[in-house]
Amino acid sequence: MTDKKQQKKEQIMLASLGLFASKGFYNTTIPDIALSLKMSVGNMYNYFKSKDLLAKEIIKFVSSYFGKKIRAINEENISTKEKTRKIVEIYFQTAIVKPEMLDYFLRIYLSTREVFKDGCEGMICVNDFVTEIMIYFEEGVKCGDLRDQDFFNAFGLFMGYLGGMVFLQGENVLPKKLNEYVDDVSDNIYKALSA
Amino acid sequence: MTDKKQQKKEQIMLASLGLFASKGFYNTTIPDIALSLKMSVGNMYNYFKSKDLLAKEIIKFVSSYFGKKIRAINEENISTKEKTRKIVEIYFQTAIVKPEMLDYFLRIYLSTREVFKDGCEGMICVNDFVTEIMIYFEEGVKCGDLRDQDFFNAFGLFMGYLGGMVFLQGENVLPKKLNEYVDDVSDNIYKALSA
Amino acid sequence: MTDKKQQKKEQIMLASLGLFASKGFYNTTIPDIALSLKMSVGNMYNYFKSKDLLAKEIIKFVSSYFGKKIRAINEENISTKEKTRKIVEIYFQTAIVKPEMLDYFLRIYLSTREVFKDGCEGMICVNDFVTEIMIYFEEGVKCGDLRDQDFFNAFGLFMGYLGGMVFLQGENVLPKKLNEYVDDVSDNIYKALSA
Amino acid sequence: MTDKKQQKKEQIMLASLGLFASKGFYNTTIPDIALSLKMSVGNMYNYFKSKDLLAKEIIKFVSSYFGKKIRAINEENISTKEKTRKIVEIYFQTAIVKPEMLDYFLRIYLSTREVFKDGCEGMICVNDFVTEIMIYFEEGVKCGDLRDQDFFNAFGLFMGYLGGMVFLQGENVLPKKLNEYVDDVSDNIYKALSA
DNA sequence: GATGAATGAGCTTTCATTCAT
DNA sequence: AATGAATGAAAGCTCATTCAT
Repeated sequence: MTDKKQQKKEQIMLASLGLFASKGFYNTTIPDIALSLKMSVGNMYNYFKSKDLLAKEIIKFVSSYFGKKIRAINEENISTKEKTRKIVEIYFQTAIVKPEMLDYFLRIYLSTREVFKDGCEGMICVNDFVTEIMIYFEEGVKCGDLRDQDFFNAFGLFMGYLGGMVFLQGENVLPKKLNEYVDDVSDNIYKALSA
Repeated sequence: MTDKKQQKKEQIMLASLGLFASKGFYNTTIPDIALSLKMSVGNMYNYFKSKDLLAKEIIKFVSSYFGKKIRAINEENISTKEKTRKIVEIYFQTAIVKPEMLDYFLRIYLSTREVFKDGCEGMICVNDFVTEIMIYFEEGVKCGDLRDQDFFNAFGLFMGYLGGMVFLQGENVLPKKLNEYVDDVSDNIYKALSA
Repeated sequence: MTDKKQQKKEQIMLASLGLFASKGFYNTTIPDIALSLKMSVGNMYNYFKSKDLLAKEIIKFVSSYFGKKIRAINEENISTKEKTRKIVEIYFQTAIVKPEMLDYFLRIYLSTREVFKDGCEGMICVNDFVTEIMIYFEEGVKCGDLRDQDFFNAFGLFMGYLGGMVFLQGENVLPKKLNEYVDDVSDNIYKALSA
Repeated sequence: MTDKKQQKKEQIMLASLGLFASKGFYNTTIPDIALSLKMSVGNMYNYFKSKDLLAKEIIKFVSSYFGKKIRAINEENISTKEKTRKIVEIYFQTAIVKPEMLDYFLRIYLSTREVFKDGCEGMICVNDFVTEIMIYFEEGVKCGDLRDQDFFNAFGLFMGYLGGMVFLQGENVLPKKLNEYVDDVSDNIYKALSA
């Protein structure tokens, strides 16, 4: 594939990401996406063979985006406690400045099972992201900061909690701004996970 | 409304709940539901004026179901720690024996925003459930067991975590059975929330 | 048929007349009518075997209503010119105080051909009304006031004109109130028809 | 819009005009129209966003058709009396050779209020036609042939009368052929309107 | 690569009418 | 006579996808 084609694919993914996240997968039509990109419906299919495939490529893109952010944190020479805080920070930061990323993750990927069933089994489409959380966790355990427990238990706590907070923000029920919860949330997580 | 009609409404809700949860809101058609109940499509509309309204009544039903379960726990004369454990237990238990309840909550309600936007703003359709969690939390604070913090922070941790675990189970990535996590999960939650 | 039944039939016709006239034949449902009468849908069918039959009985009712009004004028001992004026007057008066009567005639009967095709051929459902206009015309001719021409030509002029004015009023394009046109309109008609 | 697309839109309008006029608006379905044109239902919607919009574009088309015919007469250098006769002639001629045009006007446009309410208020969708009749009338007044009266009064007489005659023909009650009425009808009109 | 007209299956919803009670 | 739940056919409209150009 040419560079140019790859570039256009990403343009399409970015536009679709925004539309899917804000209107939902089933309420976003291919013509909607094409229109927003000022390209023709038919041409869309030169880049993505189907709407489902497009959705799957987007979640990989989102996962990779978060994976990179967390890898950068993992590579810093700081305590696990500080890492925890930074992950929470980057998550909430994204919820504020790029809400479509988390909306896609939380509202499209996690719930439109029919679409991701074939091709994304066992979280392989969000592998980049999960892997980095796994590294964060295992290094925390190795250096004695975190208790050694079932990884997915820790993962469920960490990511479920963050997702829950972002969801509550989306429902407008949080009394404070999301970023003002960074300290409390990372404290709670660290309390639960630390050795 | 007659008792008989009310009973039929509940039959329809139960059948729809199962179908929505397993196939998704948009992939479940009114004919699907009617067929599963052996009733005519037209007659469905004598009970629910629209598919959206049906979905909204179902979430209230689910919320009320969980609300009752948790109220029973709240009314027991046990420590906050024990209550915490019991809530986790009932949640995971439901995920195992009535998975459609939690699937509906996690995959339909939490993510099909378009549908619940009008009429379920600010979590009012899940009020029964949220209220009981609030009671659990406030009583825990009052008796000195739990730290006094922003309720929604605690709620996000508790419910996000549980939702996360159920989601991971649904993805078949958990090495152990869900009910084997009850102790660890309630420990983690209690660690995070206790005074 | 009992008197009571006949009375109820008329109640139904009156209610339907109003609904058909204001919302149109196809936009008025049997449940709409039943609701407005606080009776059950099923019971409606004890009085009228079908919606079409109901519509046909109503036009006969309307025709008879106008027939009686015009007969009264025909029986008065006044000049043809005065009769002409009185017919225009009663027509416009009705358009103002019982608009549903004329709306039914002009918008339902004249245009919903499918419905009146079988059973109302050749204006037999509006016979009462047409007959009285015929009497008005023939007596006018006999006494030398009106020119002897094809009756339907005269009828088309008279009734087309009146219908046209009522329609224009319904479109809110008339600069004056409808009843202020009585003189001009009857003058125009008399000019055209007089010997 | 391309020329080709415009051409197809007109094909659709022509086919729909015929079907609406003969079967009525509500008894003509989009599948009916599509079938008559051998095109798919979905494709119809690439040309007209809704059935209502289609109906509105058709009435403008019909109005423009008549407008042009009458303009040609207005531009001729003949007496008002002759113009009157020619307008009657063209109207009856159309009723005979293109009955769908007048049926659409008289049976669909004039009576299906619900459909034309939004977007055709105050006769704006038949503006082309009304304007030419207005020109006919005002020039007739200016040159002293016609009496100066409320335009809509004259319009109601002229058009109501013609519509009435066409309606009577449609009911098969006229003893003579429609075109044999041209002289009598134009005489009657001229008698009523002349100075 | 690019266009957008065309397809056709499928959706939600409506409603005249029937019928068991 | 009266009720209203039940039927089922059909309507308007949508949309992922294809394909001739």
